[in-house]
Amino acid sequence: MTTRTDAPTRREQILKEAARLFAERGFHGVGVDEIGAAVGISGPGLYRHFPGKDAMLAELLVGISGQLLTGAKRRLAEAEGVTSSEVLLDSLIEGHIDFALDDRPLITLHDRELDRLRDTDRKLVRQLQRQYVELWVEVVREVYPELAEPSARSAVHSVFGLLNSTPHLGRPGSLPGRGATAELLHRMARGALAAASAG
Amino acid sequence: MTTRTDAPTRREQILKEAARLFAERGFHGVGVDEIGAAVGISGPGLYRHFPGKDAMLAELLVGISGQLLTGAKRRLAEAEGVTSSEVLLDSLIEGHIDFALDDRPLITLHDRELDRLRDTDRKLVRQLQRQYVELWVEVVREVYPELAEPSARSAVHSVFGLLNSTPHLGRPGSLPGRGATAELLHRMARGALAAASAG
DNA sequence: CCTTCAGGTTAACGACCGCTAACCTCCCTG
DNA sequence: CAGGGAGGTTAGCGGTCGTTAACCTGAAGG
Repeated sequence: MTTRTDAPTRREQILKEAARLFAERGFHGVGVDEIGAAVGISGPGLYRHFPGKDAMLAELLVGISGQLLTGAKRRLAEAEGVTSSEVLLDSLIEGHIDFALDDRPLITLHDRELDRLRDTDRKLVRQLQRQYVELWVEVVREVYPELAEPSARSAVHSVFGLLNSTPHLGRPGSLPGRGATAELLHRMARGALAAASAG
Repeated sequence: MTTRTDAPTRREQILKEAARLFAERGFHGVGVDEIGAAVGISGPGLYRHFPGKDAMLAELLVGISGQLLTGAKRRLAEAEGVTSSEVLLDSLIEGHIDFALDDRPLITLHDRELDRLRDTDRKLVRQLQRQYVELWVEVVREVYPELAEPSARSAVHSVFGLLNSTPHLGRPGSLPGRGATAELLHRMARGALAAASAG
């Protein structure tokens, strides 16, 4: 994990605020003037950094999917041969929870605004998502070999639903603390998968 | 359960198609002309049945929340004293799964377009949702008394996330069949709650 | 010192969208 | 058989939104 110390670029500011606004009011519910105002410039000024509003959403969604997949692949590679499938599954769950807790607006966008993308971008995001799911399915089936593949895939999607529920958990502060929440989600995910395999 | 045999009214047709379109492309992404076309009339014709586009969304969301809460209250009343909390919890889960499997577009809208409502409608929906959650929390805490209330509430929200994942499970047909899917979701929900309580 | 360019600004255009107005046409009923 | 309401139609208004055009400015570089 490389920690950044330099200031965020204007592009990054824009993406961050756009993600927040899109998550709050939906892609079509946010105007470019609003996004500009959120970073201290006015609407058309955004076009110095992005070719259009669509491109911001596309970059956000492709970034999310890619980041999730990359992280999962890294965990898979690190575990290769040195740890059990059980530990690898825990690592995948942990990675997804970190993302769901730290980037709630992005998690919200991820399964909400996909259909607003142009065909080419949407296909790319779908492909990244599919690879991420398949990676999970393989690991889950190693831990629970008696789970048939279609059931495993459904179970994985459902676990994503469970983990991605963080935006509904109330603002950070009403929660029992980040660590406790992460632990709770982790236990529930494992419990759900175990129960899925006990068919 | 009273089964309807009479034809749906025009109002009901409109609501059904509007729900589907809103779920597919978002509230702001659908025009009134499109909704009208989906039921064979043209845009402004809708205003004979609804005062505006907002009213359709409001009626849908209030209807969903009310239906979920009413069903849960009925199950609670039927179980009063005659069955264990365990059986009641299973009944709640079953009711929610039926809804998630039979009315996918509505489930999608339910946690996606709430913020597009007028203040008064949004408050009403939030109140209904809160009552539904609290009802679940009470039953869950009867089954798992060692679960503290904040954790129980988080767990319930997460289970909703799990059960509401049905729209991501692929079109009906790629699934192992409705019964098997319902059973899988049920097992996973119970497993997740059991694991939550084992802290 | 002049040029260039990145990164802004405001004005405005064209398209779209929710909604209203005005009108039409059955069908039911007294 | 009048007539009135239910449920449509098309035309069009007013506002909003994404985008472009034209212009400005401050800092870097030869």
